[in-house]
Amino acid sequence: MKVSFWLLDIDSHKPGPRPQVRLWGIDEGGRRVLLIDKNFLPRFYVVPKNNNFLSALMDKCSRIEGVAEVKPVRRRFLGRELMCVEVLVKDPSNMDRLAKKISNLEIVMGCYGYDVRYTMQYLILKNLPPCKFIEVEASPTSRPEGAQIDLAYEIVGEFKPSVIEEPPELRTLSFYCVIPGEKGSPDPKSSPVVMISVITPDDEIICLEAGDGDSDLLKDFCDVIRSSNPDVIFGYGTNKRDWIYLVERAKINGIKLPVGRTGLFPHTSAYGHVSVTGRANLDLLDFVEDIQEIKLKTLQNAADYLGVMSENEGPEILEYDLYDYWSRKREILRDYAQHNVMRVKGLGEEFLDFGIQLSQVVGLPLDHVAAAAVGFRVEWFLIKEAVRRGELVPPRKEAFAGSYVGGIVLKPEPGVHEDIAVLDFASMYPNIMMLNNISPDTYIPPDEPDPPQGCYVAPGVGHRFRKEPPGLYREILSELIRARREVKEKLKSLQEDSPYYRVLQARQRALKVIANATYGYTGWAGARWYLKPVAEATAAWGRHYLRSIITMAEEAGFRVIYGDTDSIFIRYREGVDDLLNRIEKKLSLDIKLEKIYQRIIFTEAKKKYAGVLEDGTIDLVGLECVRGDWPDVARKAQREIVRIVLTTREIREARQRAKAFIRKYVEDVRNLKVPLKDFTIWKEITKKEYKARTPHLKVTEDLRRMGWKIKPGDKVGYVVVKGSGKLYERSVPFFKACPEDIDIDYYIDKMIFPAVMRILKLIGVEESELKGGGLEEFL
DNA sequence: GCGTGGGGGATACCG
DNA sequence: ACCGGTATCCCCCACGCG
Repeated sequence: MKVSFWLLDIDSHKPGPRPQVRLWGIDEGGRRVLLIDKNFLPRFYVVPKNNNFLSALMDKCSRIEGVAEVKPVRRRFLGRELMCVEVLVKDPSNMDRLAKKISNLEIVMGCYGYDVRYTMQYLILKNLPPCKFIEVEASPTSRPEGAQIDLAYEIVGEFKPSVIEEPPELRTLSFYCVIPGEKGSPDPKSSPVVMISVITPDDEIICLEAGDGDSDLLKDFCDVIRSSNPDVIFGYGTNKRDWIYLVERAKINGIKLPVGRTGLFPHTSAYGHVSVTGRANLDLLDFVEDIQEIKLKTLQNAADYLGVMSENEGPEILEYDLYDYWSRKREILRDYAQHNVMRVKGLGEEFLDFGIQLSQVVGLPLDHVAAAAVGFRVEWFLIKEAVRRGELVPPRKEAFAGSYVGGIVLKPEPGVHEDIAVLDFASMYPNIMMLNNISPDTYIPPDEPDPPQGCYVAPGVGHRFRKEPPGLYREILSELIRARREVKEKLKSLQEDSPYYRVLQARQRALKVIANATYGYTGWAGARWYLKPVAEATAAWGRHYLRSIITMAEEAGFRVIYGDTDSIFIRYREGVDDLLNRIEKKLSLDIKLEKIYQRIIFTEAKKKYAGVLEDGTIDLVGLECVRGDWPDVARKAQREIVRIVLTTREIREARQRAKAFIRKYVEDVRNLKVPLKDFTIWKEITKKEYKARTPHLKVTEDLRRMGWKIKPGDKVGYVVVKGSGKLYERSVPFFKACPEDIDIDYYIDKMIFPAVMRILKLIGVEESELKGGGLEEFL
């Protein structure tokens, strides 16, 4: 019979001699289904050194223990057609070993595809898109014992895309764990999980609490999951923390944690994500990591930024105080956990559409794609598309990462400017790559002659790329851009509040993310398709095109005030449209009038400016006020100064207002009339070992002595207090600082003044003018 | 012994 | 665990001076 199902998760299983692939999904009737394929073997490809060795190679491979079958197949490698041997392997866990063994044979040039996971081989070779409906011929079979599904099938036929477009209704469960440590970070050996608040798929809020220990709590949590049988599990920070801790606690308690649809432990899988069989376990922190505007990635900040819930709603509890709340203020802690699980659910709803679209585009299962870094998302998209075109997948190898020259950044003309237009190339790097057919499979090494079809030569660096046939990057980038254009076209005909609009919006974002990251991918030394000349040539063309438009603008009588990589800033006047047209015609690259600043200010520094658009929107770029490693006292002051300078018509008046504001603000700071939080400086710990001594490292040492586990990736918050000696000797963890101890002079002289003066000196204000109004005037 | 200036480490930004 | 280009802070040490 035909079964249509929406593919949610995939795993493999080996109950007997033959491995099985299992597809977990939801059918068109909303039933949870499991489809088992017992007839797919993992495989890899062996390229002989010479075509004459093909049959000898087949013979050798077929005699190796563990090989099920060999056949000759035609493939391509970096654009070159070749014959190779497809080796089917009996046991997925033997792939690596067999490939190594065969690689060592005298007549073998190389092995390919052995480092692509069994389940991913299945998805790719069968052309299965995750998070979509698929149709397949299957026959009903008995449900595996304990499996939380309605129906099970054995796959007997081929797949084809389903006509069903509408996604099924997913049952989502959100959870939030409270894990206090009595002394510093909680240790699973001694500290139990004390609370788990859950929102079930039926929107019931449950707060589970530890009693004597957390044994019952963990069991209850599993019961909630099993009885509500969700498809998707939302959490925040769960891949690196909560699940790991829960598993540890379960082991210590000697109980099972049967949260998967087969009743298994959750386990850590690809990209450090935690996999829950048959469901999609999504850690929403993975999505929040990609939002640069959120500086401190707490659940509360993320929910606030995305409009899910204000950071002020519900109680605020520092991690450092959790144990105290659990011991003495449990009612508040309950409230806290409940608000947080609501935040988790809100974030989940915010990201689910995007996650689903990303999964469809990239081809990785939902839970994998969420946790995968940008480079891997690009890479899986490439792998899928390459295999579709008969290309072999290069193995990952350690490459020497020689550096190369990137984009051009112009020195800005410091000061206040009016009516400034920004012209920029639309998707410059992807377009450069398509236009010049830059790709690993079109690259012509220096020792090869020019091909008959001709080649494109990168300006300055001299790398050559075949004009024909189209390379992998040209093909996939044009496909991404074509698909995105189509989606954007469809969006125009839809109501903004329709659910389909949200889906398409998410889709176009997913397509854009992959296209924009492709250039960066080509320069990543760890990439399977890494080839330095590809990245180097792309950047070289970028510099060439930017120089071209600078020249054209200047020849048309425009002064270029600033420019960075793919943009130039010029005075907006008659003739801009004409300039745009001529650029487009000459370079065959899309260039756009991106925006017009009513007023814009540039400091002496590159990559830092602020401007106001006609509609009053203020753009803040690169300045201290957008940096998460500056304290809020300085960021807020600079932001307000920028606002005054940009929106006050008369500069003379702006000067007065700015001075008045700073005098008042500094006075407030001196009197501690600003939130104490605003003095905290947050910095990330980026590595294990350091050479330098700095405030944030000293504070990290303090925290570690107190029992807190600080790992690379964590942020530490510190405050500078009064006293003598180096700055790092006067820095303390933010929650340890008393208001009286704060070194206010440090904040004023070293943070607030420098930040605001960088703006104010542009309108002729001297630092000495700011100091009045307080003590001096009084004296 | 003390102030200074520049190099380098560290971080987070821009496109 | 995506690229190169850039600003900025702070620490540290060599250096010159007396």
